[in-house]
Amino acid sequence: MSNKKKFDLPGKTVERLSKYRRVLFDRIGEGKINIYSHELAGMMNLTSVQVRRDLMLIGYSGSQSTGYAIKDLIEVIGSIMDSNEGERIAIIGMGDLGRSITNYFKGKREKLEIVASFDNNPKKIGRKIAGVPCYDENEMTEIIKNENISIAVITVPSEATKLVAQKLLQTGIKGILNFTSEPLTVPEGVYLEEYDIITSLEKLAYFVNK
Amino acid sequence: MSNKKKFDLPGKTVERLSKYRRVLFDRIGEGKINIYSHELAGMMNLTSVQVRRDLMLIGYSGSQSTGYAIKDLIEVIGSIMDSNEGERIAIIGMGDLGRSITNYFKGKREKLEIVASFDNNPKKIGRKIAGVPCYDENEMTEIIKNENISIAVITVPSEATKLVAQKLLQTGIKGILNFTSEPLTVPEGVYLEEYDIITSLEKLAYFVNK
DNA sequence: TGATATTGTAAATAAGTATATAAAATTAGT
DNA sequence: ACTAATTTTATATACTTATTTACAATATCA
Repeated sequence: MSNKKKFDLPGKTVERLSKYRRVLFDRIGEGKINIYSHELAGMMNLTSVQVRRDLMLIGYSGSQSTGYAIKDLIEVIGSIMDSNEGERIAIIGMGDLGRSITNYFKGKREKLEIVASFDNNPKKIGRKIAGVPCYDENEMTEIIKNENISIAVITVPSEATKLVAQKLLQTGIKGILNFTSEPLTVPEGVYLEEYDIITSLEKLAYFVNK
Repeated sequence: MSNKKKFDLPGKTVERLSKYRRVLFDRIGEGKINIYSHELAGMMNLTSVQVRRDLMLIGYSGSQSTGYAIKDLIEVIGSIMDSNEGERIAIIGMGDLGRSITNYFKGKREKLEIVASFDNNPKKIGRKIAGVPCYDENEMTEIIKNENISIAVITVPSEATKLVAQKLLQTGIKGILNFTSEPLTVPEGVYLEEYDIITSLEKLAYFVNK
């Protein structure tokens, strides 16, 4: 019943594996069977060494003549990235951003599913938005537990973040993706990822002006 | 007329400076004058050394007794992060995501302004969406030049990315923030930042299951 | 005056990427 | 059929970027 990963991969490698898999899938659509490291690299703005190194880390080998077997490689990446049962995801705050994420994500990954959303707007509660049922924020604790949700995406206004996060942590949530500008702190064992569009744009502006 | 930065800061430091500034601004709202490195660190889930090191890199000094002068520090960060004229930003693809980014960003930063958006949907073209004029995608080249836009945010469907990027690069755009799953390649001198929600969620799922 | 709290920074460690090179397979030339 | 050149994977080594640890210097307070 244990689901421990066989590999302890660097974060950046995990990110690239996620992208390799999708790029490779497109490639299959084009009828290709094999791919060389430099081809994959070219499609992703990387060096071929980077690609080979990543694949080395997951213990996948290619051939000097034909490169890597695409279908096979996709499966190997899947065996590392996907858990057996998959993860169930909730969107906290079904505004523009929550909706666009949900729509965008829908059906993209087999083992990851957005199964619930929460909001405090009575007009949204009880309806389905972007194909996902929207519940009252106050019911969060029980529903997350009952629905066996392990990952939450926070897309509420920044002021509400701290409170929402606190509630989430009480449910025993395992991963949080925070899209607000309010930095969060989570206890050991909970995995946190933060993305802030203002930071991204300011960083761009800084480097654009160097 | 040159606008070269005095400092060559690491990317991660730039990201944190962006966040420091906003956290500090909130802090002023609470009537505080000074702040210690460990306080700032605590608000951002960092160590105090990290904070002091960042401030050291920008040459800002505090006092052992009172810590850092908030207002002063905000200004120093501004002098490093903001260019004199500021940057003008365009959103390419005014769908849910483009709209939510625009709404969220509006008025948040003085020196960064979203001044135009582009779409191919006739219902959107010619209107203002989220307070920003929406133009025909075909007019992109001239408008970006005329409006003196230096940064573009790509929020079109993934299939359209490559073409849009190509057009953008022809305008001489200086920075691109790509939100699609389609990896981009840009020439030397153009600064590229990419964020992909699928990757983020897959990464979370991976680490949640370790 | 001695203990404590803080900044400032050097040095060590860790994470991530790129360079260098070996080994294997293929291709081209003779 | 043999050999040399080429292409590719695999991986060790070096380098670069980022974070943490260690500690010196200074100010404050009991």
